[in-house]
Amino acid sequence: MARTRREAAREELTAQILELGRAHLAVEGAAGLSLRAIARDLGMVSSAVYRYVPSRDALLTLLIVDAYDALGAVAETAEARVARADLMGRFVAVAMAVRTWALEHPHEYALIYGSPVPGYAAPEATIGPASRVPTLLLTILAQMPEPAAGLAPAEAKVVRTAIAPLASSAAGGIPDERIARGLASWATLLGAVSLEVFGHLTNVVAPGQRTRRAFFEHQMREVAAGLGLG
Amino acid sequence: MARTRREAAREELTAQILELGRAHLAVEGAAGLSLRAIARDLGMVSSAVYRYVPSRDALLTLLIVDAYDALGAVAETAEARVARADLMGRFVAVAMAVRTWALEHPHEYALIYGSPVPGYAAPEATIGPASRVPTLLLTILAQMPEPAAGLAPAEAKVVRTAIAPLASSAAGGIPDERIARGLASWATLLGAVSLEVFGHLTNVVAPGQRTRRAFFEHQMREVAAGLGLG
DNA sequence: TGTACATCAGTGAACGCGCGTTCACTGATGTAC
DNA sequence: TGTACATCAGTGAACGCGCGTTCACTGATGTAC
Repeated sequence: MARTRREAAREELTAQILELGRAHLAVEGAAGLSLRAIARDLGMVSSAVYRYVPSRDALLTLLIVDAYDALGAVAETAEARVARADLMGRFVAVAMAVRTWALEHPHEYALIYGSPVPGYAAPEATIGPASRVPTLLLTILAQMPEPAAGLAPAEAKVVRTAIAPLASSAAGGIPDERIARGLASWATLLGAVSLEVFGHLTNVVAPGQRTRRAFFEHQMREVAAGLGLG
Repeated sequence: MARTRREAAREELTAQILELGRAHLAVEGAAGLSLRAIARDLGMVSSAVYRYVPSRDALLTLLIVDAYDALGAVAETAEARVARADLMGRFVAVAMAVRTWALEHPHEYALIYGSPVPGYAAPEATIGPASRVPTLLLTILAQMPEPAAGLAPAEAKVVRTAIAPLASSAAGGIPDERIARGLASWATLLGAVSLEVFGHLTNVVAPGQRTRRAFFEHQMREVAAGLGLG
């Protein structure tokens, strides 16, 4: 049963709406995302977009899922190109991919890792896509051979309690301390990317993509070394 | 020459406008900040606030400066309470103060370290207040006795080029490598706080302020140890 | 101390803008017989 | 294959909302003499 004309048109238009949504996001940010503006770009009357998207918030959710998926995809692709045994290389590849994507799509990055959109509660549909990059990093951590150094009992207890949710799901089998360090590395990665994307490196780190990229890579290597990778 | 009635009223009202601005920020975020809403709260007609604040963007700037200053103040106070020789304690005190303030003022935190407000360019007036916390951290770094481990020449060059702006101003005298590590620590600190404030720890780190606070403190101690403090 | 003038706070109306969402409608596309 | 009916896309008008900013105005507060 071939796709009917209507079905094809519907798919096409839904895709266009998403793309226009992304474009508006890139120019005005999440707060400026408007169904009416998208309708205008489409040459439609504003009410027509409601045939495709139930509400503005629903479109926002689609764009969020989309952003997580796009980021997840570039990270996975970059990571897959590195030899399996090169754990540090894999970590750095993920980090570089996240940074590059974020700089190329600052508003989409802001949408997922910046300030939450006020009045908007992320639905469950975002959980899966949101965990693609973290899952990648956990996979690398899981393949580390060396056991971690070991913490004082009091510290170990704090860590165990805190990371229980992770340990009981995605990160089963990885030593607690390593998970904790992995989380800190994730914080460093996102912190460094956010500082750069959100403009906090002015008068701090020299401008110029070459310099900044090399410096970020250096930092990520140090982070990976601190984790015990490579 | 005593303050005239007008001057007193003006000061009072300006303060009230700032406070109401903060309150609206806390409820609706930067995008929802509106001079009309503030005028309503004040029991005034909307045009009246223009006697006190030249525009919405100007108010936003005041609030940004205000947020940086509030954060800077709590960090400085916390840091000042720790013995001067306890470098790790001072670093951790700053980190804890930043986290606590951010959790108590999530929208103000988002305003300064979250997504940039679209269409708004931060004026120079924000530079000074924005550097209070980083300055504090640099002061701690400057007091470290041990020289850093030393990098391979290629890496050292990357670092030197990248951090030239910092090295030539605030951080004069601190070895390059230490500055670089300090920046990474700053990224970890802000990354960890952002993850928590922006809601990315759900299903990752157990909820509950006690647990999260202890875990954050543990992570910051590790970061400080990695820096060579304490 | 009192008066004349200047300054300034707050008013009310208006301009022009954009938004999300609903609803009854028309005409084209698809489907069952 | 053709017709009758059902589905769905897109229209146009409307509701009700909020926003930033300007402007001429009044009346109170401040100042110079």
